[in-house]
Amino acid sequence: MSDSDDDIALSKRARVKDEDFSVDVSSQNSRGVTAADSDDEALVTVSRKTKKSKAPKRAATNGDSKQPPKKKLKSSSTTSKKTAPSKSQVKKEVKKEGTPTPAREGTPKEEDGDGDDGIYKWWENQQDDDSIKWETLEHNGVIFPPEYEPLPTHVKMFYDGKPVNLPPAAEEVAGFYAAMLETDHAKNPTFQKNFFKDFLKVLEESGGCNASITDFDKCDFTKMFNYFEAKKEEKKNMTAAEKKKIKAEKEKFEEPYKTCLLNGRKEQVGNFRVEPPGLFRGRGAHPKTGKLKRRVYPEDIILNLGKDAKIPDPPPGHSWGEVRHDNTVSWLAMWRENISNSVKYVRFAANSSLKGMSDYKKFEKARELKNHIERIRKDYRVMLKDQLMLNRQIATATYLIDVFALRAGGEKSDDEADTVGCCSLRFEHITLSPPNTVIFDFLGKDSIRFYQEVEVDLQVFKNLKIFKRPPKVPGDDLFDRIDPSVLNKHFQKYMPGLTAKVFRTYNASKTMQDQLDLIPNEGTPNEKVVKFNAANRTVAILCNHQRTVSKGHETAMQKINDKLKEMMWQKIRLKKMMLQLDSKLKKKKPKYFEELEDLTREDEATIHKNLIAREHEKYEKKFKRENDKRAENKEELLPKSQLKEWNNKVKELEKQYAKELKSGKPVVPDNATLEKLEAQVEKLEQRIANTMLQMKDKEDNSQVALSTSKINYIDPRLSVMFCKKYDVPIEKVFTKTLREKFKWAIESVDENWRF
DNA sequence: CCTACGACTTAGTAGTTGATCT
DNA sequence: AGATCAACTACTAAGTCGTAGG
Repeated sequence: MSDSDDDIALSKRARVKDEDFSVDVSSQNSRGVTAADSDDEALVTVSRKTKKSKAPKRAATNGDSKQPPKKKLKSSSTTSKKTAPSKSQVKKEVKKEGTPTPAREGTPKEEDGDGDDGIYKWWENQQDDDSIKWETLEHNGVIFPPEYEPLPTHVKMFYDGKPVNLPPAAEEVAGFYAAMLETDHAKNPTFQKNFFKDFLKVLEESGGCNASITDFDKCDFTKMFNYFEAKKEEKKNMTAAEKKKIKAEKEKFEEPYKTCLLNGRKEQVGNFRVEPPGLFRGRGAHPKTGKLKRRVYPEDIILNLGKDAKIPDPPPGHSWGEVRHDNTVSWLAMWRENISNSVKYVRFAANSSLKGMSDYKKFEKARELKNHIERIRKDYRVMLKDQLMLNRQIATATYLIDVFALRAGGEKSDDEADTVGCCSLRFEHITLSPPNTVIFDFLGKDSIRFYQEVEVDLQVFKNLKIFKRPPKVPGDDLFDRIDPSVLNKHFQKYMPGLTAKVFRTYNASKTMQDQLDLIPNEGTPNEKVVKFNAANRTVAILCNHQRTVSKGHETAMQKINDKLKEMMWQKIRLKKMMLQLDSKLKKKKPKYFEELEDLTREDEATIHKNLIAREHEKYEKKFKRENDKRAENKEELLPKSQLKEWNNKVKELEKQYAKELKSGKPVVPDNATLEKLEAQVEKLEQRIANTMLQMKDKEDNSQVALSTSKINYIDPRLSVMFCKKYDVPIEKVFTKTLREKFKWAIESVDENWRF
């Protein structure tokens, strides 16, 4: 049963349909299906993947969080952890706090590339070497989260029905959990277990409390939860002026941290706030989810800035862990987090020149692949039949990466969620269905499910079958001879800098270009944007970018559906009127009147009911509104009889509908003519078509996230080109932040640019 | 060589804000 | 004017990939 609990994140997600999956691999079926070559059996199998000594692998099924008992070949590596600060001697010079710092450097040292407006247009003069990231760098350090403030004494955690006096440190941790009480995380057993363990540890370290706490189930956090909720409410109910004031103060305080000076030029900093402590929200079935993410202090922080830059003052009573001057990296500060002992960086914002340059390079690299992709595809098709197992695996993996946009799939350790990419696919992740259908079903990055039933090249199918051959069993690697580095080394031969991820970028942008090419230049800008988004969606589907369906989605859909039905009813009603004006019409245009029977009597009755209810409501509101206004103006109120009068009108209508339901003959208005009715039908049809489109769009989008591909995969110059070519304001496709991030693209291409 | 890990990109979601509806 | 919802931003987790260092 705990398994199903771990599935929470998954169950919210409906599966993505793969029917409209469209990939551009023009070559996919171009070379006719080749006959089975008989030497599959004779495959040369040298040099097994070295990591082969692996444990029997994790349990096979998706979403199963159970890990096999830990066994590691790398158990010896534990030693390396504490000794970290002693590598890379060259780069680091520890600057003792208080060291007198010379005057600052490099202010507006005018360089070429600065536009007239003083904005640095780096894209107008590119340099190739990016091993040196900056000449001078000044910044003001980072913002720390506020210290913990104990709760009021009446707000307590309860244990076994009794209030507990927790030391502040433990109370803080309990509070982290309490605040999340209603989330899925809090219901996840792994999360609870990890949280509770860390909570008890902190409790013990901070001196314990008046109760002996041993049982998670006896902890009651509701009082704390309610308190937090009330606080939230309070905050929400502040007056606009109060909110504004608080915001302004925050703004002012953060001001110095928001920007830095890079080579004397002002640039935005991205995440200048140090991550606050909390409970680790690992995604999917992460073994460490719920663990306490500890507070970060200045002593944990390593600053990186120019030699001559002023070292920002650490918070009073504290000192920086270290100060470095490494201009081969682009981070401003870093610290080590305690969950996986990995590093967190404070970096430049997405709109910075450094980020922009590397973004630009990324897309140029992907474009360069255009010149090689044909040969690569030709080669891997041949290599699919290579005698060497190693080469077959390389070719097959390349195929999967190219055609289905899989990620490389590096090896993961046992204390992370069990997710895979191409090279780490296992036996149980694909099902083969002859003659050439493959069903992929696995959890990829972020534990997002990748489910697709697809037809593949026959030789690929055969190879996959070989890769699954006994003695392999569930848990075994499909690609046991290769890993991402083998693949990437292979790719280098075709093009310097070519790696697995470049294929994703290339195919995404190529797909976008192709989709945009299909859009006719007609209609309103809004209509064109809809088409643009559809193209964007194709890319998102290719990359399997998903999102959880929003809470209100179902009801919102229902609403639109109701509206749609009502319009249908109206249309049918109009047609019925037409028949009353000219009964011979039905014979003349049978097709036109075919749909008269589409609505059932029950449907019609509900529509009537809803309509009537809405009318009543409308008048009630009108009455109230009108009287409120009059009361305010000290005017005479509308009499109750007025409301009654209105309601009587509605009742009339109701009667009329009832009659109509019986007879099937709506009352034809006096001034109606065939032409007028026909025109009205036409209009309705237009509206219905529109709404249907809207509905489809909404439904299609409910599970697909467009933003990820727009931000990371689609060359922004494509979007700019589209806007210029089709006369669509750029604001319609890029938000303000994206416009800033992609300024280089916006200012550098015209309507003829191609990916 | 191989592996661990540092540095960077890519990813979905929580929280906030602004627009729209009622 | 308040509620509701969609859009956008902020946040931080989770990938990829190259390379330092054994």
